[in-house]
Amino acid sequence: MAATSSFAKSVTLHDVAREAGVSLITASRALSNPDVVSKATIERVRRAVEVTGYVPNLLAGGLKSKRSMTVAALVPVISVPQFLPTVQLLTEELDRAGYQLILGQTGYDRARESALLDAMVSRRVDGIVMAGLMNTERAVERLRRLRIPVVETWDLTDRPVDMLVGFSHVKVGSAVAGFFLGRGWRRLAIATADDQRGAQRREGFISTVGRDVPTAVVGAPSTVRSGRQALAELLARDPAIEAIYCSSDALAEGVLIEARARGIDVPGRLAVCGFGDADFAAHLEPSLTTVRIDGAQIGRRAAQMIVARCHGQPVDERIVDVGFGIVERASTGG
Amino acid sequence: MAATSSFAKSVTLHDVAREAGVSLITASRALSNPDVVSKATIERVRRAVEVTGYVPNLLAGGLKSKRSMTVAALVPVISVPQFLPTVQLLTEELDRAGYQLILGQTGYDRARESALLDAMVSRRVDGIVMAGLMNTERAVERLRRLRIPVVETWDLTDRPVDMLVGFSHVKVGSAVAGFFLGRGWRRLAIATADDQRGAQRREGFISTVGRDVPTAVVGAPSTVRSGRQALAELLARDPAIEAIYCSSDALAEGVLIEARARGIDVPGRLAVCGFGDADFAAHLEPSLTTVRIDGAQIGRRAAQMIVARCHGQPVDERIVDVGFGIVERASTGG
DNA sequence: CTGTTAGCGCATTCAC
DNA sequence: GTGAATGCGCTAACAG
Repeated sequence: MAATSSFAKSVTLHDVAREAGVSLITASRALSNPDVVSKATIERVRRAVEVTGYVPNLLAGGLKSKRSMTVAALVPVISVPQFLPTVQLLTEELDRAGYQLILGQTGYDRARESALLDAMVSRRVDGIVMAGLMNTERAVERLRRLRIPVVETWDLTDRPVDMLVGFSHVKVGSAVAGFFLGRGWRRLAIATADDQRGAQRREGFISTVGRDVPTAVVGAPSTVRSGRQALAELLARDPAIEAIYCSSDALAEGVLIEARARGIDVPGRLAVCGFGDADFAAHLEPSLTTVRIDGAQIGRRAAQMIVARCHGQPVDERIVDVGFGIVERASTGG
Repeated sequence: MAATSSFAKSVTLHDVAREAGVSLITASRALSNPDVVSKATIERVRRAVEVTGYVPNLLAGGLKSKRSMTVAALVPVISVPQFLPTVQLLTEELDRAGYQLILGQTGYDRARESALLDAMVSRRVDGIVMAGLMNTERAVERLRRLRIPVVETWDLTDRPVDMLVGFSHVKVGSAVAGFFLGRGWRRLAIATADDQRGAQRREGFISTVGRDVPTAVVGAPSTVRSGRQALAELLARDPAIEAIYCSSDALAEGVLIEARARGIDVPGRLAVCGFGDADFAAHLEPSLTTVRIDGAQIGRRAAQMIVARCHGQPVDERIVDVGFGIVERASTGG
């Protein structure tokens, strides 16, 4: 009775409808909007799908409905650990709503960011989530005109392209400086990667300290290796440094390791603070004081905002500041 | 003269063609196949694109041409550091060929893997790259029938679904066991995550040792924290353990930290070997002996195989074994 | 609850 | 080199 397709000619909804003895549109509704179809019909269509081995074509549906059910996520490179929980939750949360995530890597490069955004628009993504703020003015214009929902993340500004879930890096820098000063440390230093957000944290740090501080700048993304080098560099500049703020936990771990290798006691002689609260931070020796950001929360909120917009719901809170916290551990003494 | 569209009605190739005073198809060719169109026409079309703010619709093109210019990548969860270089290079290499990557997370769950594969097929991805082997027989059948290029990675088998770039985890386990035995260590132990590939390495390890060894099993993905616990557990079982093989570098770092906390000298009293050669491995104290896999290479090759297939080129080497190497460092003494 | 009529925006035939 | 017709597979409208 049923002809299991064995040929390349792919099975379409048309075939399903014929097999089920209903019209094309009824088959369509049975699958995507079952509430308006009778139980019996749904069952017959379901069976016809089984028999024919039908796989819906979302491209075709999207062409008509103008919804691709995809969302773009742009990160500098996927291997930056900071953004991982965000990407993870973003993907999970979107998946629950039937959306798939298209990943783009800008490589810290504006031209690539712009080109990627073009590619994503060409794919008619229903939304875009950026790690960081959007850098390309030209792209911003286009996205605004096309009314594509955009969520910028991991940063803060008064004038986001559209929506935003993040926090102030300047305030993070200020908070860490305040924390150090509160402990009575005066000879402060910074080890930071050469990216935009690290620079902002440095700014906040310095403005709270009230003067410039010795700074070791390493290439992004920062690593344990660059942390070791950074400490060496800072000590060469001022052997009496009392506290170092690092722009990532990996960098901070490098500083801890180099300190031990040099016989410098942490926190006895040197205090160290990281950024990110990586899973290993609590388990280093000494355990690492660091700045905690809820990256998973950022991903979840961003997904929810995009999905809400796609469902035509207004997003009341367009700018969400998730804040941050300083997690005090052994590396800043007690 | 030119009407810059300011309304929601999106600009189509039709509008571009009118603006340029050519037919629809000529405009299409000018953009996607310029070799067949005169220089002058190309220029006029190019200008019309500017004026109208046209953005091509890949969904529409894909519907007709049956090529979506997307490739799916399925990982357990994106935050598993091992797969990061693979995903990074995969994304980069695909992007160079005009393909975008759609990310899926199986969450170590077969049902989700199967559902995700369905979703990807619905999106008419032109290829699929799996981290690990495919677990779902049902999905395999379907993919074979649809002739979608599939590359399984980070593992090895005689009968891949389609193509494969990976290495033998059993051999890795064997090699590490052989390495330990060669140093004269006899009281061996394993700390491993409870995933499939870790289990295979354990198998290889044990078969080379010739008898079972104390094993601490931790949840996947493994962490520094679980490494500390694992060492505690293993020492409780046998305080005289001489060498431990860990299923990840994070786990190994946890072991190193716990060892130091307990005053156990590494490598003096205990040797430790990790897996993955994470960037921090070389910079720990003591530096970590580990198994190095070229994850970037895996991603690059996988992308090339998929793209070749999409271009209709035959892939001669369907199974690529990228091998592995043991990187000897201080944690296994000298 | 179900069906008919029209396209979505583009690329693949064919003609010229 | 360029153009006219046709349809990819599906869903939004409207009718019944």
